[in-house]
Amino acid sequence: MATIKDVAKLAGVGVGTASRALSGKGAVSTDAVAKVQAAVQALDFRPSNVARALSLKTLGMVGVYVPEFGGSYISRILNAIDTELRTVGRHMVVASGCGQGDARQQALEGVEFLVQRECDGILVFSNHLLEADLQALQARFSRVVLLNRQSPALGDRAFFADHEFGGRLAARALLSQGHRAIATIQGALDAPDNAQRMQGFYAALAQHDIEVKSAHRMDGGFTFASGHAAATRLLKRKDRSFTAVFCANDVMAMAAISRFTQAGLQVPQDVSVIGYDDTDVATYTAPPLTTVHIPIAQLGAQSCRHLLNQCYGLDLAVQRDFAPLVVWRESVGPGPHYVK
Amino acid sequence: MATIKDVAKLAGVGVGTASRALSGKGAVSTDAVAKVQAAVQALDFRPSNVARALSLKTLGMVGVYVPEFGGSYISRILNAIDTELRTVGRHMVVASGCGQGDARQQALEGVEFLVQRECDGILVFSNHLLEADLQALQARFSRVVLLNRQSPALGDRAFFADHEFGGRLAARALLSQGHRAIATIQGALDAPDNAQRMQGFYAALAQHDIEVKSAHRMDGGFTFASGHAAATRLLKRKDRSFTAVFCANDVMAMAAISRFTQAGLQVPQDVSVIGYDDTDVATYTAPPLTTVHIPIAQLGAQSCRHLLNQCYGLDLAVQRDFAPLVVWRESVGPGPHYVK
DNA sequence: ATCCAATGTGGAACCGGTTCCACACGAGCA
DNA sequence: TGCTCGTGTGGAACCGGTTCCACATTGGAT
Repeated sequence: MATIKDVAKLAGVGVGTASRALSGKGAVSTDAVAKVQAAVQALDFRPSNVARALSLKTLGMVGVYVPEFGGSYISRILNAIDTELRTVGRHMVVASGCGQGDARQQALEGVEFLVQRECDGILVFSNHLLEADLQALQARFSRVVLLNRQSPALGDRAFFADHEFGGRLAARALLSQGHRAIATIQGALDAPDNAQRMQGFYAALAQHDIEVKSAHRMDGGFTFASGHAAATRLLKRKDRSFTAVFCANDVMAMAAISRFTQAGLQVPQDVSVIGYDDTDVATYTAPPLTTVHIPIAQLGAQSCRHLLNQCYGLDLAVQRDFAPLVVWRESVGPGPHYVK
Repeated sequence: MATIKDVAKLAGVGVGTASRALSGKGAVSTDAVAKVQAAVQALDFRPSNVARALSLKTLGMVGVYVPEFGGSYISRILNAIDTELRTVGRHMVVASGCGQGDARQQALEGVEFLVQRECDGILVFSNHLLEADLQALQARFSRVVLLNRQSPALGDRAFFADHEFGGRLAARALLSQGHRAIATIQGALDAPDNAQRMQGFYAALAQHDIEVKSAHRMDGGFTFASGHAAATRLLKRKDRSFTAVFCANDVMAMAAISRFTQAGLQVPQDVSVIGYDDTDVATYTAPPLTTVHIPIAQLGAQSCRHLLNQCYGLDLAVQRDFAPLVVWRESVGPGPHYVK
């Protein structure tokens, strides 16, 4: 592999001149530039990033921690981040939570790994790191951005959607269609974003003096199986008076639709179902799922831009408003109190 | 940040000794090792792996190209690769097909990007690179491994499952349950693995003198929508005599089940459906999907191990047999010719 | 003619590791 | 006593870029 010295020699200039000609920084005569370019061509010269990195103290590389690859949520974020990075000539190294230990331990290890690899900045997606962990990380390595989660320690380095508002939107959607007797299937109890969306949902109902009976509040765990089980439990209740169900994510909503259909109920004629997240599966249900869209790709892109500004002194515009919105498909229909 | 010179100075030894003490390579007295370790502790020294990389001409980094993040197939591969790499202290940088241009162009660019970044080796997942592209790549950069695809140019650097056999298994599964009148919904026409599985499927049927009527062979495109449309076309045929359907992937199988159910047909009582891939969605259908499992995570892991051997002179055991197998769930039931 | 930028240039120093090389020292042996 | 080993050691050279610095060489202003 040719080095810049070879290029300089062939071009008949000094290495300094060759370097300046290549980077375009500093004054160089057009004549020298031409000679250097010719030499580059002739030698098929490709500058070594590693050498450059040593000199510049930056690898042009951003670390991303995700608990695992998989699911629309994470996939969309990664796609968005990769796109942002590549447009500014940077790249990402992804660490996922592999190895043993609980989710928190894996996240700690993954992030540590990224720090050791001398990433210029790190994007972290984890619900399992404690606030204290984030604080410690931040103290040791400042160029961190947290995805999909709030954190006092990180302040504006944390990017998140307004799930409370998302929950409200889901409630309003059902109310607007004339539903009053409503059931819920919530997600993982330890997930803050689950708590937020449920809180928003109940709050919006309360504004209309509507309450979800405790018998109609089911615990799920964000998985298909848990949603299916929760729907089964709902069906077993003597009191089956609900006309609509809010599920804390789309996979559980899909499970609920599937379970209801199996029980002979028609969606949305007999019961309406609204999901949350607007992931790929929302189009896989029959009928297609009405759901609350979270602009998660936007969130990934904007948080990445923020980090780029921090790491490389860029001045990219960063937007922080990730307003959820309802995507109307066919799983929610008019309820008993519907007025046109 | 402390450097190795600082460590050497504090420990009262030369940099050479400090380096040897740290790496454990070369002769060092136990006394020197102790002093160096103390200095490392005191200074919180972390060696720069950029500097190390410059010297050793390796970053300990493997590149992975995927067309995009998303889907169980790719997610599982990435999880497997990351796990393999991390256990040997290496890491991956992933490039996805972003930017403009067709799929082939994106793949070329993504791979080029990884080469430029001086990855020690590259794993490529792409159906859209031409054989000539692979040949050219291989000539310029030898440490490449191709995932999920055969290639004369790459020979044993290509890892793939036996989709022809997978197709046969699907056929045998339906035959064993007494189905004789069978329909198919195939995948993207330009995907070699689609061709292989269909070929295996038809070949196995032919062995039993069974043919799929051309009216019952539908083209899909691996997407839910295309599967749904294909199922609709099947239902519209005057000749609805088929009792089972083979779908070239799970998402289309899910769409077919959904469409059939909607039309009042019961799966598997009225029609059996078998999928392919055994992705996450296979458990999301009602009834759960019987499908051909492809050990794709295994494929990711083993191809990664092969690359590690090539790049770092390791001697990890590499397995090359990725035999598909049928996962029996509930979407395939006995057909008219079933004998116990 | 003289001075003073502005522009262009080559080479050395530097980034932070690894490794080669020359050399010191003691043990073992004739 | 001299010789050869083997072990341990410090320092220089090296990896391949970037950038600083000293030094031309210009043109225009005085």
